[in-house]
Amino acid sequence: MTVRTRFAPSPTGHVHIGNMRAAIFNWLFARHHGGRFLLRVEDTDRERSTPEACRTLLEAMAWLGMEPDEPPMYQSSRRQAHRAVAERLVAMGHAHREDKGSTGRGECIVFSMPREDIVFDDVVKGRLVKAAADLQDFVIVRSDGTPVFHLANVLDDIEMGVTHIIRGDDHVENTFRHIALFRALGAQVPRYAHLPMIVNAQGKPYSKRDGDAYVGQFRDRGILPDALFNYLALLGWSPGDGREVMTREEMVERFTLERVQSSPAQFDLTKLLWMNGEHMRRLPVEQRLAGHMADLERHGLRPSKGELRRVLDVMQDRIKVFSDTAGQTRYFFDEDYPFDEAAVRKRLRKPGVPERMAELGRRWAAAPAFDAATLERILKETAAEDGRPPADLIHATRVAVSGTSAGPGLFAMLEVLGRERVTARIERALRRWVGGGG
RNA sequence: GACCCCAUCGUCCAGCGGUCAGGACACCAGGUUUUCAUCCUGGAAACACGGGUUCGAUUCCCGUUGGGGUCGCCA
Repeated sequence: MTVRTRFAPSPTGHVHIGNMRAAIFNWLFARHHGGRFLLRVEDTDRERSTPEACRTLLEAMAWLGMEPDEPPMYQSSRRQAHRAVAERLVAMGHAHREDKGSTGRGECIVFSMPREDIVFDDVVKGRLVKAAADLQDFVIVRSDGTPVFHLANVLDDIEMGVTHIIRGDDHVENTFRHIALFRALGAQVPRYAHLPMIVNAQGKPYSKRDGDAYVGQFRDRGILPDALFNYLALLGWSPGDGREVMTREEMVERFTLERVQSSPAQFDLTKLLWMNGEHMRRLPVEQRLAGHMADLERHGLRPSKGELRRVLDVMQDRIKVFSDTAGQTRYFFDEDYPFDEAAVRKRLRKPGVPERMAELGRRWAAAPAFDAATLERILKETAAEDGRPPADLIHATRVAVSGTSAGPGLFAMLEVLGRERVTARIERALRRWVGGGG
């Protein structure tokens, strides 16, 4: 029997990380067993299931690299089939028509639960039992003729040949009903694995109001799909060998449902960011360049590839997410960069510094070569002349040419900036922040 | 309320009767970087509680407490 898993979300316009993780586990499990990963769009709620919402869903999955192995099934297209089976259930005596609760809305079709305990072995939660006394009949077709979730869900799983149902544990109660349905239909009951939920930073279940819980928001923030995938996979699962940063292949190879946690996991943005940094530094250069470039372009900066490459070279791994690129490197590409006033006060206006700074600027302007080693030598000589610590001039220069007190190694940075810009910036900064030029 | 699920450092995981309870993120200290980030070293930090079972419980059982889920002609 080849494994067939499915991800069956109802498209609501935004894809929640809890759902995405369910998709990830389904994908991982199918891949690990050489099976197939399927998608079923449960779009029977016409109000929310707009074409727009479906597109968002498909995009999110493509972004995370989880294309289904077969064309997606759209549940809305299966109405007739669902209804036909409901009729069959009535004919077989497993269901009956009734004006449930005497609502006056007309007759709906109600499935009759068996009068015996229902037991199943959940791959992550273990043996789950529901006593016959706690089982209740439920509606499978509404009085307006539309099939209800439980019926549609089970029938489509049969149709798709799903062998393993991996979903959120908010479905465990439904499972008893679904099992009864599978049996009434004479179908093979699939294996179930119920995933614990993901809770927010407050330890509470995510609600619609929780901000950063949608896949699109992570993408917009510059998080790498591989990092989000990796992080989410580790929420409730671990390979057991201590590995954390992994490629898809490594995860596929190690994934087992048996190692899935049965307790809820709290989402930790800080660790995701760390994970992102880890994946970023493992990225092929070309992809890294493209990611940084995209952020620069978003901010109206268009350096050449060569320029960007030189800048990234001195920046090293200081940039943790692509979306931070422009903010941290603007001064390399634009004369209009912001100044950190606290840094100006502390470094540039330090007594005695502006005068030496001006002198240093003149010496650099006339330096025989504008490379890091030469610049450093000149700075040290200039500092030594009046017994000042080199650090004073180093810090002051950094603030003058970059506007900030944090950044890459000063001399390498100056070399990238070049003689003209460095000279002009030092003069300009002194004029603007110290006044007079002296 | 009924039924069900869950419980190891702040967080995510490891542990599947005998461990100095391990790792990662975060945090703190020191070193490297004359800045910041990286990197290196060190540190603080947990078995919710009470009963059993056992020679021995973080681990098995029961209860308590605390979280959570489900109780729709939503999905």
